[in-house]
Amino acid sequence: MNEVVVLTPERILEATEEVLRRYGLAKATVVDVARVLDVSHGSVYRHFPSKASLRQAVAKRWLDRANAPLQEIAESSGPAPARLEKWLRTMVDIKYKKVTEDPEMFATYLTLAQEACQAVRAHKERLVDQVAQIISDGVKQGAFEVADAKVAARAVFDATTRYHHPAHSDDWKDPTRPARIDALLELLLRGLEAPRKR
Amino acid sequence: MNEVVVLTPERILEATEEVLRRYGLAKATVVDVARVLDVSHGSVYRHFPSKASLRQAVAKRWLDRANAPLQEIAESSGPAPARLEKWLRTMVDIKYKKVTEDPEMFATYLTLAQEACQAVRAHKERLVDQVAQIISDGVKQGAFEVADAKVAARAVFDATTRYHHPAHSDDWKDPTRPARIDALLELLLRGLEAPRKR
DNA sequence: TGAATGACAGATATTGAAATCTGTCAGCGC
DNA sequence: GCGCTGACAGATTTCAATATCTGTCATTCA
Repeated sequence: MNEVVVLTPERILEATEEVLRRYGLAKATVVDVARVLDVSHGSVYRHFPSKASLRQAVAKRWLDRANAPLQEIAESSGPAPARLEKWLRTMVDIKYKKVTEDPEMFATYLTLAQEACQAVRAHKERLVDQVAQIISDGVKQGAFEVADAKVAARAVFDATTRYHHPAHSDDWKDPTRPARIDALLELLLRGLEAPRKR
Repeated sequence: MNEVVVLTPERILEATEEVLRRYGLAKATVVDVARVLDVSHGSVYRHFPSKASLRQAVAKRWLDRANAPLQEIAESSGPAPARLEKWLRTMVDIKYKKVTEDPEMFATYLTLAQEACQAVRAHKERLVDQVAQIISDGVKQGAFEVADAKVAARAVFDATTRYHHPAHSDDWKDPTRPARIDALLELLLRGLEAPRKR
């Protein structure tokens, strides 16, 4: 019954996150991670070829976790305009919660993500594909009229940069933020809409 | 005929820019500025109360210079949609030229501007007012239909953040950039447009 | 008299020696 | 054999002494 606790990449990632939380990004060392796991730091290098790859893996996990709820909305059914709005608001909320609940860890993960720019590109690509899916549904439903769903999706994603890109995390304090988001979403949805009769 | 060259704020700003160009932001000192002007550094402090205020003045000058051509477009006449598109493209181009022609000086001015965040706020406010002016004209012309020109202007400004905010200067290499700007502008103009008959 | 100077105190930046960390690997023990 | 250890070289970081800079002001000079 008393299983031998084996060293797995999963356990190492967990220990790394603890070390990051405890010491912060700058002072977190592989030696610290090994100490938490009660092994020598050489053992960690048996599972990750370098400190950089360890950090990348942490970043990737973080991005994947952020992706899940959005994926779900994109795959659900219903009127596309409402779904798109919900998707965008959810994305904005996810970032909002992350940055307000634990600003230090957010900053940490953020830097890790910037280092793993390849993973970030893939993450963004996935997000744009989700938006493209919703817009494409909207075209089929007759609610949207766009030449190319993927192009439109990227435009929508770009247009909301200010409210989901981490570079603008200091805007969270702005009291007019909710009203501005409302105005922006309305503008975008109107731009996607099929022309209406007066 | 041989005028005595007096020390003016203007001359000090010019000398400061030269020093910034020569040594870079981190190593530029007030002593260096004084040396360029061939005076003691104490004299510089007669015109600017601190190094910080000197740097602020440089940042302000930079922002004012960037503002001029946009102001002109905002004040011109003609169909609002074309004018808005021109204004937005000009703003994007200004940043593009600045960053490609002299990336080091751009980075320098950028940091100075971040320090002078009050001046940046004022600058942005001016820009949004210019967009609001154009949109307001568009409403009068019957081309646009929006509840509040200022609110819509802020939404347009926010939506184009990715293409004018310095935090996204590394996107300038992206080969799909022009196409994405086109798509975004089309989306925004469609969103502002008064509903058309089919 | 009013602009400029230059010596000065406290703050900030630089530097190089010492400490710590990363990544490797021969060898140990299960 | 397989996973782990711990000593090691080279790279990086830390820290304290040293140098430079910022901002002030009594003094000079025109």
